[in-house]
Amino acid sequence: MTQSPQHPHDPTPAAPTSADVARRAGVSRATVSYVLNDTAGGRVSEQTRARVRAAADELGYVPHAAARSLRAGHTGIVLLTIPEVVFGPLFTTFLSELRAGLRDRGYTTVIYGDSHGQDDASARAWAELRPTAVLTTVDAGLTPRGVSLLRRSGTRTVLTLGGRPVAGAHALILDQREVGAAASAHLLARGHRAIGAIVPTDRSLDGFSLPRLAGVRAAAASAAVSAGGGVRVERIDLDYTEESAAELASGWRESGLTALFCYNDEYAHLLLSAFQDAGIQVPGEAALVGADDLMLARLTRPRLTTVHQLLPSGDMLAALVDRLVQTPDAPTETHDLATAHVVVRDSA
Amino acid sequence: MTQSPQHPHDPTPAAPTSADVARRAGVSRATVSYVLNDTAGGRVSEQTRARVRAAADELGYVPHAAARSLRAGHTGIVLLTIPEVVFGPLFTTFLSELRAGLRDRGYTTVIYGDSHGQDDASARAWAELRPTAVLTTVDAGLTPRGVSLLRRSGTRTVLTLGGRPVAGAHALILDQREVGAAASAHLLARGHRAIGAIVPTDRSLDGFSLPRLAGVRAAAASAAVSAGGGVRVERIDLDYTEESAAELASGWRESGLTALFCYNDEYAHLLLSAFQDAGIQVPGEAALVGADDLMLARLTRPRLTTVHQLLPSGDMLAALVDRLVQTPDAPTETHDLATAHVVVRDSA
DNA sequence: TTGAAAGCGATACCAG
DNA sequence: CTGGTATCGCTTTCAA
Repeated sequence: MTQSPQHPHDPTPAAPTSADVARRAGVSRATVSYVLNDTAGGRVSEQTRARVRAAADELGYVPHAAARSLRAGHTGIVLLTIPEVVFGPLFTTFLSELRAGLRDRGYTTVIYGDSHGQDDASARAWAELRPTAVLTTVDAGLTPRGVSLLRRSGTRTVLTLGGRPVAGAHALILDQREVGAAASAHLLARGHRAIGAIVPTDRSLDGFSLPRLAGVRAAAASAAVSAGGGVRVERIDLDYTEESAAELASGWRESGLTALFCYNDEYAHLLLSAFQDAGIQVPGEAALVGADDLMLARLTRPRLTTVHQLLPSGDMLAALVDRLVQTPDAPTETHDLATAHVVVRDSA
Repeated sequence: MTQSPQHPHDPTPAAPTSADVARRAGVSRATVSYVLNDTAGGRVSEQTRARVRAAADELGYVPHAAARSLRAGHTGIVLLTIPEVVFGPLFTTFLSELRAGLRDRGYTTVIYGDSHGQDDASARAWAELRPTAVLTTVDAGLTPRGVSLLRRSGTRTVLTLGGRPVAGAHALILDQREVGAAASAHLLARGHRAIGAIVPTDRSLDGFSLPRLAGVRAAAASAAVSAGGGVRVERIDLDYTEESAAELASGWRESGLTALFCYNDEYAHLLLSAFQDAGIQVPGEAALVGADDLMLARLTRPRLTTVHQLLPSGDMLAALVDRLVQTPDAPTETHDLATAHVVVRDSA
């Protein structure tokens, strides 16, 4: 499995070091360091500085980040864990912004897949990099022990985005249940009393899909109480294939359902096509609600009613990480980012 | 811009080091190293080994990757550069696979945004990490000087994917012109003689869109020769918004065009919707060809005719990187991956 | 104004 | 079987 890459007896043609630069410029390594880092105001004569810079240039000298951070005691690495598979356009954009924001603040982003086992093996692997901050996105595997392992190994701050909060780590809550709940509430308000809820069979989506399902159920349950019962929610597991969508459509009229929460806009599109092929009216016979408010939702006919959830801007998050790094021992913060609302269009 | 993150006087509560473990276990650091790395066969007694492991466990000891690679002379880092913005589902999936493949081979993937300026500043920044390999995707900014800078600083192999080949670097060519050419050839074969070619106004897509346009033109030109002239290709710049799509649709009948290469499936979807809203028959009055063969292309009605281009599997590419790292001085390889073909469906 | 030297953490040689 | 010790490349204090 995880092995070190073996190099067949390392004959790398030694990269130039600051010592080489020093030799070439006829100064000491200390001076090289001063010059190249603009440290210590006017301590070095302009002549010497020029000589050093020239030497560095000619040799193609580039400082060695690992050596530097070993000396400095911190790496400036922000370790970002992301799910192995998921990745919608929404998340992808967010990631790009975040990377840019962190880069502008002088951090190096390292992306890791999220935890595998439930032991703290991945936390250990992360800790080896001595990241300045760890930011997990939608990760189920991080434990309080993992957090404390990281903290003890020098990580200034651990921040979870979208998962369950973990003791010792700051948390940005992005409650997916609200997405399902909003959709459900909308459908209930329109009079639907038998609602299907799509759950992708792709298990890597569980982190999103199950909470969304739970939200649908919760909203239905509370409505059932106030409305005197009679609300049915049915979980429907679905492959992301035309075949399974067609199958669902063909059994629709017998199912007794009148509405469907489709997990997200892409699944909603899949189902919309299947329903239209089967001659089932949308929204007349089947009301469809998507989620994520992608461009896609505006391009289908009928346009998709969908649930919009505000993601924090990547830059804002980068700023937050930076702030938390500066105050590593502040009490853990928990921000609730959930603000799902329904965008009503034509499909429900 | 890029500054080092300042930590307000570093009082990090010292992470445990191998010396701490040694002290606690009553052995030397050397022994700790042997035990924890399973080095040196049966050189250490089972008792000692147990004591060392216990000590490491109790302290929550995690080795320091930077220190290790400083000593070892190589980092096992594969530096992956990706465009700041682009990111389709295709590319995203490919990236996940690649990361997984590299991880399984013992490498650490670090993702960087691609080069900004045309100087070699980004190459320098990359070199600071002393990556074992550098893999650029669709990057215009890498120069031969940048490559040699990397090589001199110890990078075993530099590989470009999808951009222009760069002297000194291996190249995986993914010629986007073939995509446009395939689409164009299909339309010409169907008798179209006036073809529009969409170019997104999003400049971050230029790396894809301009070559695709060039491909459309090239195929049209060579057809014009053999057919005795009379083929027109019109470049059409388009925002990814409903408004600009509607505008294009409303002027369609006056344009004299009969077919449209839409850049990719998402743009094709956008245009399909706009044409349908405007009452223009697809493919009757407007033949539409997408690209990338996304699931999306199968979900529209009519289904989208599209161009499929095989991406290398992420795992195959990981294997290639691994092989090239083992033989850093092999002559540069250039693999041509282009194999675009049209998937004929209903829109053209 | 510059240089010498200590030390960050881990590893691997060579003694013992 | 185990322990010194030199070393990787860089920064920074202290002396000169």
